[in-house]
Amino acid sequence: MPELPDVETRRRYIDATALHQKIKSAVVNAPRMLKGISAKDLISALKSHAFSETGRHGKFLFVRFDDKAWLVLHFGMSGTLAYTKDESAVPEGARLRIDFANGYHLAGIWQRRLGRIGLTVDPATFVKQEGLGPDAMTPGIDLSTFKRMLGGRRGSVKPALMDQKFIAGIGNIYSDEMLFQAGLDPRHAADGLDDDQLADLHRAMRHVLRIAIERQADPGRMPHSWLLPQRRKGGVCPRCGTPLRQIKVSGRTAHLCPQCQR
DNA sequence: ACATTGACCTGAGAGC
DNA sequence: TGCTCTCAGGTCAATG
Repeated sequence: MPELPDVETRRRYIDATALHQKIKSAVVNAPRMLKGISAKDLISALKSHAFSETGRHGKFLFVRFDDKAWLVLHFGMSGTLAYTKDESAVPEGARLRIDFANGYHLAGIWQRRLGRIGLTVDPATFVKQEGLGPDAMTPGIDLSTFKRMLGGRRGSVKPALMDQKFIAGIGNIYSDEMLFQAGLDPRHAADGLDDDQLADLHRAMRHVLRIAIERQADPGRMPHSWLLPQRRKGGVCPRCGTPLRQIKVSGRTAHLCPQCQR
């Protein structure tokens, strides 16, 4: 579930595992996932360095290994990481494997190959190049900024939240959760929200991300009062018990309570 | 500028 | 059981 909370959890995972370990070698087994660099160049760039620092912007994870060199990872729909002691424990589907001098391995696992591996000189440069909006967790997106940003947008509120060039980090699942907690229909016009609705949505955005990160983005650990655990066939609104509805909003499946979300 | 669709990949689950 | 179909948390390009 690689939205912002998932990627943040992976970032902390690297901090707790592979950070400061000397890189001995690496293997890349997904040429199509590489952007702007060959496997050969990536491997020789990493070799004999160590990860010194991690960063994140939206759904992108950055791992520094040199003065002006950061590894960039995007997890697509199902990508994840695993730090293992034995090479035999590296899961099937590892497209990137970094071998450390301590004998451990960090695997980037993209079963479906939907994701991205690259390099950048620093995260800020990358964010600018990609045209990403501010990270959804930055304190800079205060209520008045949020209002101003949404006010200028055509279209529905859900796709606006999910637009990475608008705000970076929110995907299909958590946008549904935010809209549920704010009591808003995902099809509501983005620029037609009143002040109360904007304040509710802003609060829900921050709250959902904060709690989801606290719970390590584990779907099994989300509060029962949330939509997320009910986001399945036969799910009901945790507030009023009404069966949830499933609709398409700008091509994506949205789950909502027809009673609580207007 | 927006929505829609299909493509990219693979696995899981539903339905027959 | 095994086959086929549809769909899935993300992005991107093409089309209307």
